[in-house]
Amino acid sequence: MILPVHQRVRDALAATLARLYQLPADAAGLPPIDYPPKRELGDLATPVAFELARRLRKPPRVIAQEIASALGAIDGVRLVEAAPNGYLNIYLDRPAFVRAQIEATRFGPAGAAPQGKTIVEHTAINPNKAAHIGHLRNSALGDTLVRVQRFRGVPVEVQNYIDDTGVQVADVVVGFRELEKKHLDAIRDIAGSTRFDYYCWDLYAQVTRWYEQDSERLKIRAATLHDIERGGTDAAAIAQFIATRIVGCHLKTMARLNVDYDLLTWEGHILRLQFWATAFEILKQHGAVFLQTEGKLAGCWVMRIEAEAGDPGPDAGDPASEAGDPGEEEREKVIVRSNGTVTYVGKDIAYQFWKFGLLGRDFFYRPFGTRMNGDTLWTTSAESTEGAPPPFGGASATYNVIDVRQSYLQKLLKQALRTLGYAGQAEHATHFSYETVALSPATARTLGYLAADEPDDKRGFVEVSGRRGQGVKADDLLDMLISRAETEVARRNPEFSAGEHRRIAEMIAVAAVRYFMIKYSRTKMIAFDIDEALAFEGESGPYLQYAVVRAQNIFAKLREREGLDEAAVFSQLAAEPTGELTGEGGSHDLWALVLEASRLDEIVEQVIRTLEFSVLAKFAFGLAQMFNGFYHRYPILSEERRDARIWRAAGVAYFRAQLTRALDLMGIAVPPRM
RNA sequence: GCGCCCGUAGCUCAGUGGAUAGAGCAUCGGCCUUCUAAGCCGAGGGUCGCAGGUUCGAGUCCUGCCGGGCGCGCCA
Repeated sequence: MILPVHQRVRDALAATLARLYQLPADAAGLPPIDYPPKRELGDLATPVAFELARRLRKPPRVIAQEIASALGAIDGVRLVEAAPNGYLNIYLDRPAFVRAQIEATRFGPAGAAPQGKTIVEHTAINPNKAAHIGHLRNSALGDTLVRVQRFRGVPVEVQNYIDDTGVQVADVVVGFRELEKKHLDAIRDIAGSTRFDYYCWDLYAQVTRWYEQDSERLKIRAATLHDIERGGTDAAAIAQFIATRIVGCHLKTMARLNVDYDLLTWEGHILRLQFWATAFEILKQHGAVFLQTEGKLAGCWVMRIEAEAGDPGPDAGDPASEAGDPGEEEREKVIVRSNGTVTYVGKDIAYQFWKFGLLGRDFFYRPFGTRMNGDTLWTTSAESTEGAPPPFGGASATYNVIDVRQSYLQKLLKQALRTLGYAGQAEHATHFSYETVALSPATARTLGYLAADEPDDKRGFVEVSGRRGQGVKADDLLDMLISRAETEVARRNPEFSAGEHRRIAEMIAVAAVRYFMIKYSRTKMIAFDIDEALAFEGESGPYLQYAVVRAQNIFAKLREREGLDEAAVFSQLAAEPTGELTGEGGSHDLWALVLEASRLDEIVEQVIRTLEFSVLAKFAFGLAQMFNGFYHRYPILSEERRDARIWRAAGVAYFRAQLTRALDLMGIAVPPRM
């Protein structure tokens, strides 16, 4: 979604270059339009003259001048100027630009032509304990990806994968049966009378210690896991109960953060519906897996691992077996163990095939609950379909949101697709990876995971272990944020009810958490610091909300005093002189605010291209900063010149709309006051 | 050993090969009778890990080092 005026500039440039230098008249080959560092230098810029300097054997400055004088008029452009250093600086027709943007905002984003469904899988927390801040990073990134895609008009199906048959659930089953000697009914009572996800959090840690005391006890875990996989056993019934209840807890936690899903996919159903058996047949037919008969892996079905780090492409020849390369040992990944059970990778391959509609089988479905918007949350089922589920699966692109430690396995998924001849699907199977969340030394010390007298780790972070019951629970963090925000809201707005204080505090807390999880690059490990996360000042979610609230307040007062709303302000623009916008008084700050706010769509494109949401966060923050500066310097209510008032109000209204949209993409709502 | 990631201000981080390397926090100094001070303005603070190379131009690309993290299971 490139702004029309950008496209016109690029087209005109391409045509001019063709005329002057016999270059191809294709705008696609031009460098992207960028923005000069200071508004006095122009509104847009292009370094195209630099690129041509060598080819044309002329200094960039000369080329820029030639282009500038040959360009001619461009609709929406006031002036194109060659800077002394060789940049081409472009000055826009500001009133025309504002008219176009107001029009575009009214109709919302144009939207890309939908090319097929995209499946985003995120959250996927083991259903055996409470969600913690590490999971929050996953959900915040995943949900933002969903929102950004939908903003562009791409149909998205959101799936939350539930590993209900894994060791983690088995461990809690062992905890209840062996440590607490409890049967299903007693467990049910506990679930009904406690924070069940917190209860299991502690029990899980106890079980870990119990195993450590006597490694023989690990056999009980193995037997339990086997019982769960087989189904129809007491252990399986308990596991089913635990997983279902914990998933309910997770959904509640995520709903607090404005995160929800279309479908829950259960690993147990993948097993019981023979998805794996089907996938296994396909893999065998294509020779993607074979039965190893020698060596350590004898009796296992294995997949050969491509040696190349990069993509050798489909059928790029013999993998990894260069003759006479002594250090190179061929690697094989076990897919089916010698005891006949399938590994995690195998199950994931089956699931991935299904996502692309390549498996030839489908789940049954039934309603699981109600979504935030009132729609049905669906779950897979192994028995029968209830109700009328929409078609699930069969996507043309998938995003698996999983941390960077899963890179190797995610690569294997793509390899499996390629080996089977689905190169296109492999290309559109994206591992959305991100670094993990650890604790800052200070926070680890506060929580007692690092002794007070222990020196800071030189690495600068402390890794925590859910297995040991260490970590910051998501709900605890939210509760801390809410209570802190509540105090502040009550102090500032004593006339509001306690309920209103609470509602506003909740919105602020969500903003703080979600912004915090988004603002770092994906490739950066977060050393979670409790004080930093609780901050409402500076580069934080609440700062962004506050900027919008201030803009809202201006209009609240305008409405109250003069009956003027945003639509009325926009409609009055045409009748007013444009000096405030064009900088006749010597100030270009209003224009700078409008131009910056207009960049949202372009930022969204960049975010999708790079999957780097910190870009969206930084953009929103920078825009809020710019507005706050404007707010201080340019009064609206007390401004006496009518044209200045109207133009400033219009700029603020446009800013408010754009930042509100940007915040919505991050799952952050704006309170009426704060 | 092999692969991926990180190294930019005291701390935490931005910085699609391009204009004087920027924010937040912290420190210091200003600004509430005005549309909410969750704010604004200003100051100090930089060998962009090191060394080569490519380029008109390198924090950004390439190579090699140094330091740190993660991954490479018949775990998930």
